Amino acid sequence: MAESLAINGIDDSPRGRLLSAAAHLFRDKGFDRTTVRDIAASVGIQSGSIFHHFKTKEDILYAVMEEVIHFNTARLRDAVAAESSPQGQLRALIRAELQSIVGDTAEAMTVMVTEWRCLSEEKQRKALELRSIYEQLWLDALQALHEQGAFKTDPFIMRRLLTGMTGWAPNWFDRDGSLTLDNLADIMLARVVGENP
Amino acid sequence: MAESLAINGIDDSPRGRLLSAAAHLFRDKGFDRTTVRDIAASVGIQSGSIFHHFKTKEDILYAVMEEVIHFNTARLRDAVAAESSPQGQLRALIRAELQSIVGDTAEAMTVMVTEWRCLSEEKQRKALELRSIYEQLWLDALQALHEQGAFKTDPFIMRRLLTGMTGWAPNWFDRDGSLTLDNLADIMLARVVGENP
DNA sequence: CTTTACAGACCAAGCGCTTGCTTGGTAGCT
DNA sequence: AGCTACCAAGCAAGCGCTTGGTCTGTAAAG
Repeated sequence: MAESLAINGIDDSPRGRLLSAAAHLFRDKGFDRTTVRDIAASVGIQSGSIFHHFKTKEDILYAVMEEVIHFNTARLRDAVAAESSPQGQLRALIRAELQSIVGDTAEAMTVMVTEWRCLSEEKQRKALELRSIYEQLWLDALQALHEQGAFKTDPFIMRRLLTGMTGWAPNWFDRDGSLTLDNLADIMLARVVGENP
Repeated sequence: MAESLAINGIDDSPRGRLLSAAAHLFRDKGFDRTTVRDIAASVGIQSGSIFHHFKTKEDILYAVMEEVIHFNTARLRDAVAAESSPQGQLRALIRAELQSIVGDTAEAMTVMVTEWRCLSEEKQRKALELRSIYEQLWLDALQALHEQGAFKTDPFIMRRLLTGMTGWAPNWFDRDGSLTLDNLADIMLARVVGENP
């Protein structure tokens, strides 16, 4: 019954606590190496009791991803809405994504990146559909910047490069180090618009 | 007994064929979802016979990584040696890493990135030690460019950003598409030195 | 105000299957 | 004779999930 912090955007119902615990374990050990007995133990119930809340183990993984996509799409939308210039919007997007991925929803976001293929093809399609709104927000901002002439590379490719940069961050970024999240966001922004911090 | 192409740098001894097949399966399904029976079947032997060549399943994974690290470290060294300017060296490094990661050792490289945590801590340490030469080649080139004033960001951070960009490429880059590998390398190079293709 | 009904949350036990790996032996090449 | 490469059979452990039942809180029925 190890305590595990709740993830932003997930409530603390029995189901929600199960999701937070599962996300934590999935990140640390991977989906396949995490047993339903592990998850159950970390919230202090019997393994069989899990199936009162979820039909299958895979459903738990999908639910984690669904929650985190919804929460972070909303965050991304707010980030864009608060800025008027395309460059300001892009900076806000990078900040928001970094916040998601190394901050308050880190476990669930990392799980989404690394355990994607553990979903059945059908669930992958469903999750991809949810993701599409999220990705469109990026593409809109990048397209606008591109049309301004801020960079010449194809916006789709640029998004891929950014995805790689932010997605790798959990493997090295230290939240307690001297490099702040906003510093890093500005460094990444400069990779797009060509300024040079 | 599905045919699977050999990976560059791995010979075609029984052991080598096992390694290539394993790398292929590990990439497609992940280490945990690949059974020793899968690997055996793909080279046409019985599952038990695998353990004549490797002590454990984990040893197969480690051997895949070991081979690919050695092969690609040599390739990186050659790439650097063939160029004199720091910027030329960095371009060569990016090309070589992309070649590794989406080209002739793609399976094994992808496996190294995505299945890293399936290694025991001891084997992780050993593999990390092998990697250190590889990483030093990057840092030397980036350091030289940094001292030339080609970019202001900390070289260590810049390497992390590049690792993310190249490491994500297998998830979207299409070897048969109109964007060539060299095009992509130049685009990534521009993220560092601030030119703008 | 009590009784009955019922649903949500959980337990104790365990089933059936898959897994990594072992064992004892054989065929062929040198 | 001995080594490399393999087979056939199967074991022990661990896995996801099922089953039948208990407890507790809520709320309508008498």
